[in-house]
Amino acid sequence: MRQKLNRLKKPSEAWIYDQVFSAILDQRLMPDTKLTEKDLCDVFGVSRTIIRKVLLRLSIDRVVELRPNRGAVIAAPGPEEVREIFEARRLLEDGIVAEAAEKYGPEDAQALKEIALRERECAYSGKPGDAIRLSGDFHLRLADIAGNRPLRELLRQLVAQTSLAISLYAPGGVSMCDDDDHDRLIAAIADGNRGLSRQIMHEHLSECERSLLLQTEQGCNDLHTVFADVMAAE
Amino acid sequence: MRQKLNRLKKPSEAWIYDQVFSAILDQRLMPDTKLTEKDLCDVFGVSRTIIRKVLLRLSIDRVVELRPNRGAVIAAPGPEEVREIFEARRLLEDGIVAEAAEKYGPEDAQALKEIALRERECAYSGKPGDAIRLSGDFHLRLADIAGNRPLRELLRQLVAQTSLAISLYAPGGVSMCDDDDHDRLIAAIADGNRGLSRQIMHEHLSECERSLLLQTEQGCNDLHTVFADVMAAE
DNA sequence: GTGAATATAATTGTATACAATTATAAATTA
DNA sequence: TAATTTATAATTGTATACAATTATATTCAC
Repeated sequence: MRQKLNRLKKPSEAWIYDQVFSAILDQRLMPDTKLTEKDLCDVFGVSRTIIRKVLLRLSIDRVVELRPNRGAVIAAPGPEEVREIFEARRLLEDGIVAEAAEKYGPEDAQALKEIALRERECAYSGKPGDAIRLSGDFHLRLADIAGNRPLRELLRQLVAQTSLAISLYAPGGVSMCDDDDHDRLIAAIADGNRGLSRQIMHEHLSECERSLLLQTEQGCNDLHTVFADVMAAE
Repeated sequence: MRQKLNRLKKPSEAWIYDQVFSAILDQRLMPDTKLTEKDLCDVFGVSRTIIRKVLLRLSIDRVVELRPNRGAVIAAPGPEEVREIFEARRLLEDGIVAEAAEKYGPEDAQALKEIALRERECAYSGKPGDAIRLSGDFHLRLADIAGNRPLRELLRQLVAQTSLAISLYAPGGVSMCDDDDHDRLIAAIADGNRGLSRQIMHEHLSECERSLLLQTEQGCNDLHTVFADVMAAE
């Protein structure tokens, strides 16, 4: 609705990136969907040059897969890769939140509470895509507070991958992060309690991972894997 | 020498990336050097399309800085950012090496020793650029053993940034990582000793950081910073 | 001669044209 | 009809042309 005006101006690379990413989070773009360059050019009214830059950035964030000579598709990380992503996040964020607990100032608390509130609103008003995005913003804000910029950039990539994983594996598209976790995290950080902050963060990420349907082999299109147990029984 | 033949074939994007990166490690390209697209086109005999992809990848690895409308320059991370890079590496690699100590197999030891040996050879035969590259390969190989692919990709980016930092701040271009550290690391991992491996890795990275000339404000072109203490005395 | 304003050149950003590759449809043969 | 081959169309990869921007040189006033 607010984009009608943009019809005249040319949309920027960053804006197109966000639009595609949002479409993935909202499950309007499903995994393995092909992203034909020409179609995206027509949709957004820009040349292939711009679209290709967007696709390259999305592929760096592992949200789309770029197959040489065969175009781009929405990525479909398997259960094992999702587990690895969460393991990586635990490693990074245990450290980040501990640092954030030390460097945190009162003005940070306000911003964190604001994000957590909006996240809850979206979760309860049928906007799971926005809720996922805000959950990611919350974790990135913690990295901002911790103040290590290279580390923040790495986390940004992991958050993007996690967001895709959630929209893939979360049951019924429901927001999955328990909002109370975020509130309890804010309290622990405000207390400057490194150990408790770490513990909550670690458990929070593990809980998120557990809530995903990673046992079932959904999203696996490889027939060999699908029928592996059947054939083993023969 | 081996590239004379490639004069006819077109060099690939990945090869050009490596050539530019190597030039940086060998200090044939110094920080703040401008990378004019047309010049690179002439040098490598490809169109700007390819060069721009290479520059985009290098900028993602924070090895070159991409300034809108003003072209690309070799990045010049300041002392503070270098410290953050090392802090991030300690966080990631403490976890990686602990995992590697568990999953390691005999065939891995051979590969690690091979890399450590070649690294030492390069360090002592006046090839600091190659030594830096091999040191990075050593750490990435540990990530391979640990077996977390998303985490390995993040470390790859940090290793690239570290390599640039070393070539910038290492005294006299000397190889800086004490090779004994790598050997001791191999031994600890071979023993499956998680705690010791972590400890050696952590201390190793801290030692690397300390050996850099991060106190002096060399490489800082900001006049405000340069004359900050002088003006404060007035 | 110095500094501002302007003109010129060089460089980057975007769109498009063409080549190479892959996917799809039609035709041929068993 | 089913499978294989061939022809056609669609798509991606690369190079280049043009537009927009920035950098450099020149001119002019003081």
